[in-house]
Amino acid sequence: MTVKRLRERQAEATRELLVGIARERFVEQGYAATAMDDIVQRAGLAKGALYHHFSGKDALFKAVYDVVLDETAGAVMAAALAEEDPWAAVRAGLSAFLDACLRPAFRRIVIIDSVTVLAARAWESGTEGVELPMLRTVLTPLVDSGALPGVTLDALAHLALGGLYGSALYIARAADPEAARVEADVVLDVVLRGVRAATT
Amino acid sequence: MTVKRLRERQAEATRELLVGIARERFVEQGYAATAMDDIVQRAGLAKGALYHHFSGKDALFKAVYDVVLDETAGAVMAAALAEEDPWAAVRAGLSAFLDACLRPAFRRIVIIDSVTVLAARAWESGTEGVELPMLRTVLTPLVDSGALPGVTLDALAHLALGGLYGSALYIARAADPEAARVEADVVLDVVLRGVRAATT
DNA sequence: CTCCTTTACCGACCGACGGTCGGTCACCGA
DNA sequence: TCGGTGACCGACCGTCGGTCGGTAAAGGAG
Repeated sequence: MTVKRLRERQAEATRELLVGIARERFVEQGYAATAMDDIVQRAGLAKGALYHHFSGKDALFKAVYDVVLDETAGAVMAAALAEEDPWAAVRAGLSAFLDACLRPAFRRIVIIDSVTVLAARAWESGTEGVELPMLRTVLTPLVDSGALPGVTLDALAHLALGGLYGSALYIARAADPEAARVEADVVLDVVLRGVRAATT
Repeated sequence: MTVKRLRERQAEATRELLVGIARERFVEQGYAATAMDDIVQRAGLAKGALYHHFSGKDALFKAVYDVVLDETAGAVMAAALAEEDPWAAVRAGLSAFLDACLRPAFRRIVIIDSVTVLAARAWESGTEGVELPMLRTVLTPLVDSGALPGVTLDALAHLALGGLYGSALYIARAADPEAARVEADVVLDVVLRGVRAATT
């Protein structure tokens, strides 16, 4: 499998080139302001090539999104799974997520534009992203432990994800992201420890 | 001021007609899928009329957004201000907000499409919406009371607003919004009471 | 009443952009 | 060597947001 045909290697290289250029443009100008023609021209290719590899603009964005998200998802999950205590795991995961928000690419692609592009599609197709399942995984031990009586896992996951995005936006918008990161951490800590103290 | 010239009244009527038609289309098909030509045709007007009253598609959406938001903001603020205790005020305000999510127009315009249209513009211009200041107003007494040591008002407001949107999305996406509304309320209650208990 | 300014409104037109499609040619298995 | 396959080409299309010169009616001034 490591030995690939010429055509196959070339096609994969083209695909990765397109994803790379697209990522660069999406991060710099945002999704809406980036034209397919621009990407194609910078890549030195024709439009047909792009549409041969990707079914549309949103599919191209999805490819970029997957790459950017993967650069973070691993770190988040690892941080969460390294902890024994469910509460500590949640804390570690959320903290790792906030860390990711310091990276411009993550902010622009995952926090800002993904809700515009992917959420709109998910709204009709019913599918959902990667963050929600991830959060569910982390939160399940908490709910199962009975520490939160009457709480539905999904309802909690949605509120938590929303809160995370809110904090992420706060960091993203701040003049000094590093300082905002610390502030967000303090708030997160107060909320988490509060809920924990009241339920255990 | 109540006596208006003919032209003035007619122009205002046209404007309101356009906002009404636009609201109907935006709620039914969403922002992106609604064409300006469609709005204009249903209103029995020409495109020039629309662009005479609104500087662009986003400005038209903003007008619709303001109307829909006003139908709710009053109720939310009233519910919050009716309470003496800061915690009860927060609880009442958030509850009123979740109630609003049961209305289709509010869900589609304020929860779904506003982040696509208005947040994108706010991202560059630096301006912000109405929800954040509203939330700040409600949360200020809490922070000022010293119950939450080290917490920044803005960081807290962003996390809270995000959490609210998460819950709102949960309600909006649910097969049974009424039931989801109750679940979201339970989660909100657990979080609020938890934080309160741990800090007072 | 007349003239002139103002402005609500008209609608043909434009440019940009996402997407399509028939064609071409290099690669690769037989 | 030869036929098929598929990566890639690029001219073309439909749609849609936005523009602009024009028109006619309202309303103040004389």
